[in-house]
Amino acid sequence: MPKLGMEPLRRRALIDATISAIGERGSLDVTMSEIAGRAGVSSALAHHYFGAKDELLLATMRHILAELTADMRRALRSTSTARERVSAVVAVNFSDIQFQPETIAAWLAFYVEAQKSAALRRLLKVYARRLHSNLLSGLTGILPRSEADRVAEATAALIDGLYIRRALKDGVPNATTAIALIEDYLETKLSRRSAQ
Amino acid sequence: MPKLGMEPLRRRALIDATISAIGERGSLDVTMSEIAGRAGVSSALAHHYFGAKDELLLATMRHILAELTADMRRALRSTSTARERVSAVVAVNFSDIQFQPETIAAWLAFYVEAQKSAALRRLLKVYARRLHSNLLSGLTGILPRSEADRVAEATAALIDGLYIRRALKDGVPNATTAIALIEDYLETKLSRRSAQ
DNA sequence: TATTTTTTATTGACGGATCAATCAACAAAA
DNA sequence: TTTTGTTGATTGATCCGTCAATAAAAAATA
Repeated sequence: MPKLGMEPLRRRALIDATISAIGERGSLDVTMSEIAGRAGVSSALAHHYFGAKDELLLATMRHILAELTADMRRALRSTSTARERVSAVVAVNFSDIQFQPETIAAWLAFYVEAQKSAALRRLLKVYARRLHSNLLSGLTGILPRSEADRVAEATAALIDGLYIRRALKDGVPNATTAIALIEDYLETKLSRRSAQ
Repeated sequence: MPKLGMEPLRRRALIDATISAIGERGSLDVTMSEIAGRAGVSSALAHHYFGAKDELLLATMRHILAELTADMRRALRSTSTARERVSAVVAVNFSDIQFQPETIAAWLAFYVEAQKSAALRRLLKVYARRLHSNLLSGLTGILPRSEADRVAEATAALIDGLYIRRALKDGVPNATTAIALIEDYLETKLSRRSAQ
């Protein structure tokens, strides 16, 4: 009994199913049938709406990035100082929505896949550049350009590193600890400069 | 014309081939035929010596870890102060042998696979714990225990994060920059403490 | 020493399983 | 009657793992 206007609902359901499937298995090695089953439809329908599997995966990554970007914008809107902006960027990456096992596993899996897929690599590069510029926009208000650049690079690396460690359930366990670790780094970096 | 004593040579060749295959493809999605072909043998022989594919992958990871461990021991042997020990641990992770595209891609791929394979996860956990304790053994001579622990955690996360970024050919380009970034972090952390 | 037998090295071919992608067909709304 | 939604069945490709067969070295035996 086909109701009209199913397309956006199915697309969304399939993307959600993709994230949860990848999150559970911990890799992109999930079958179209598995994903479709989770979304409550046949694998043929998944192909109908997304074409090849690659495009479903790409759409999923796009969705994750879009959510992160939206969260970021929202968080940045309610800040006033440069220092606050830096903390906001860090905090968003470890918010309840982002720092979940499923999402992290998906991130990691996509990172690996990006070495194969040029399209995915381009997507991740856009994100990386945006993260960097977001961090920089806060840091340049406090540090000289060259040092701000290095601190932004280190912060981004710390975020990625803590994501990996989370995925392996080793080391840093929760988001609070992760944030504290990065804030500690930023504080020593920033307070030191302001004291000079 | 079968020469005797081939086993260790074939095993080594197959492991090397596995690393280069994974490194080139950027994921563990390499076929036994591909690996065997690179090693100059048939896929049947690879199965003959390693059994299932999982075990070849596991042996490969073990080999990479063993090399890293050996490098680490060698580097630590020629240090005398606690501070030098910390720098040595960092440097080894970015040495010419370790910080190569192939090895890094393999690392990343294994990280992801570890979410599926318990055996692989155990292996990586051993490495993570050893890295932590190596860092700690240097840091506890300079910082109070709790802070040393946090700095070790952050340093490990930085190493992982810089590895990821290297794999994506984004951000930090070379080993020297990566080391400088971590050393800069350590220096601010350590000099600040010693000044108090 | 000459021979048989065992061990080691190696592969081509194949079975069987998995899975992406297609397609014809059906059902209901417009 | 056209459009939209949906699926079961099927095809074709890929790939792991096995097995029987071959070849040569080493060991055992006559």
